[in-house]
Amino acid sequence: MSYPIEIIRHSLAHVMAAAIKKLYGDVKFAGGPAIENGFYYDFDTEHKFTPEDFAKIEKEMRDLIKSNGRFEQKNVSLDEAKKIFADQPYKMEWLNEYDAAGEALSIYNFRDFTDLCRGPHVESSKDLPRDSFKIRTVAGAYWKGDSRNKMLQRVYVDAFATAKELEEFEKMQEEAASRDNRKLGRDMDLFHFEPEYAPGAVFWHDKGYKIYRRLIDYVRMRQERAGYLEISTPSVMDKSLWETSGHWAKYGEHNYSGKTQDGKVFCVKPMSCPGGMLVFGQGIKSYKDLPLYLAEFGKVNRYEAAGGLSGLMRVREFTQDDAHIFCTEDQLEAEVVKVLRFIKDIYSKFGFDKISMKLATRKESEFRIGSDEIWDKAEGALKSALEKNGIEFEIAEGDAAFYGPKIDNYLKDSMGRVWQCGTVQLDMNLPERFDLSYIGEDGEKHRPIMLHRAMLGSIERFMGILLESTGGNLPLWLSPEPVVVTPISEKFKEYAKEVIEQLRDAGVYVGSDLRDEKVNYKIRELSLSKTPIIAVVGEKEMADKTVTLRHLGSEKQETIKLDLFIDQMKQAIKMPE
RNA sequence: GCCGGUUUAGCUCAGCUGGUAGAGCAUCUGAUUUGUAAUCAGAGGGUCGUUGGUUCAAGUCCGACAACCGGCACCA
Repeated sequence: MSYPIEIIRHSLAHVMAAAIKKLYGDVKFAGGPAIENGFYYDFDTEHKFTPEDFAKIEKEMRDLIKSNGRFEQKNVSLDEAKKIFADQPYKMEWLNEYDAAGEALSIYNFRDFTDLCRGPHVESSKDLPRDSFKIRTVAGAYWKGDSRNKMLQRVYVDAFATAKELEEFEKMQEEAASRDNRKLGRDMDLFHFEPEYAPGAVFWHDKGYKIYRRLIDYVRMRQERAGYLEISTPSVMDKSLWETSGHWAKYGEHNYSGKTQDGKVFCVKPMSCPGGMLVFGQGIKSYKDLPLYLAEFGKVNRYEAAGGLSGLMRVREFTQDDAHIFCTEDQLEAEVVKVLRFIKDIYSKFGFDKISMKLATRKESEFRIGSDEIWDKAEGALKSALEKNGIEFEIAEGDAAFYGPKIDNYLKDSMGRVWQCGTVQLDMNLPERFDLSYIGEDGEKHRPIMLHRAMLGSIERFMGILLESTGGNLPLWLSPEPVVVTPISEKFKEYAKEVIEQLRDAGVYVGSDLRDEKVNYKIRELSLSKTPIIAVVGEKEMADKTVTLRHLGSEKQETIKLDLFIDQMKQAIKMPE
């Protein structure tokens, strides 16, 4: 009988636990769910699992599967369960929790392994595949995901219904790895890192920086058209500012700070908001000034934990396309609707049509600013704004910031990892701390409502995602070198230079490859470095004032008049509206 | 930060149980003057991540630190 893949994966997790129990004896079992592409199981044992163990474990699993062991479910009382799991501290913790929550306790036996588990499982291991799973890696993971707890060993396994699917998955992983932002950064000569001097900070090369600037230029153009005002605030400010904002207390160890010769402590800004607050605070604001949009492409520095850094995706220094929207309570919902629509539209220009949003709501247990009434209203406003935009979203309960609820937008990298990019956050904290006010219709002072908003989020991260999603095959308007001109031979160098000059005069970024190499060789190299259009010129072209084009990913050739080509390029590199 | 792995030429990687470094591509030089994914020949290039130690001798063994990769935690 055939089962859904989740049940197969979950059952295989039990098989692996049974295999590990058999092979390594004294093991404390934590838990092992099915996940995308497979499953994992967390173990606590003296034995340190290494890649050398994998084949052995896999073999034991196959033997167990072959033995046609049954998965037998039984409901047990709390006392029975406590007896069964007396030497399994993690299971004990679970069963006490389940019991406290009023849930029935269910156990599953498979061979010598008994697990506290709701199931469901396959009936017998004969229903499980023997050749379509593979242990991928072992990694540390904290018990219950809390870093104050003990770190367990998590064994990750890729598992599918058939060997063919596993093979396809592995092939896809390999293909995805070839689109890694770090690899593309090197192959396309976009950027590099200096681990010794600046771990987690990007050295942008000319081509990478062109893309970077284009991203900013595009957002800037769109923002200005939408009535945003762009400001710029200092990178280094006195520690007292961060005490006022509350960031020193909450994120002190993640700030870069240093003492000046006269003994003052300054911080490199980890975010742009406090600067924005100070700008809003200048002069007297009227309700007629609201909503007020203050945007800033702020370069921020955060001393992120070393283990969390990852290429362009997670860096210590990055630029946010930040903006702060000051409005009245009545305007709040409409402003959120507007921002979400804005983000949705911007993303569509990069080919991200399906955007994944999470509404992060308050955590009841934790300290937070603002009354329940305000939170109700704030969460309600964000939720209804999402609904009014027809955006699908999940609710991430308890994920709100202490100062307010937020909507986070996630994009996936080539390996399927999820990264937060755009965000809309309601902040009830900073206007208060900076004592911001505007004069209302009634002539009285009122506290403005403030929204933080980033669309791309971190330019670095967004570019990483963009590179991986396109495999480096960027749309022409973002390409640092949409066209490279190369002559057939030495004899046509002069004409090639002429073509380059004309393109450059027309405002088209253009590269040249004037090396005395065979065309085949240059085509290969330019293709590997993701040149969108290669313009080859030889005798014919020089005589006819034409260029012969080859587009990335296609073998077709097309010869067109140089004038026409220049016009076409001028159009093609225009930013989307 | 935590767990595991890795770190050898610009890049990708080889160097078995210790005897003082190798390949391909790239670079440079020369020849070739090329019509759409690698022309041929020659040459140069490495404090083997850093730092302690063991040893007559360390890329190789042991320790510390760092960075990178994969997870976990964190992510204003």
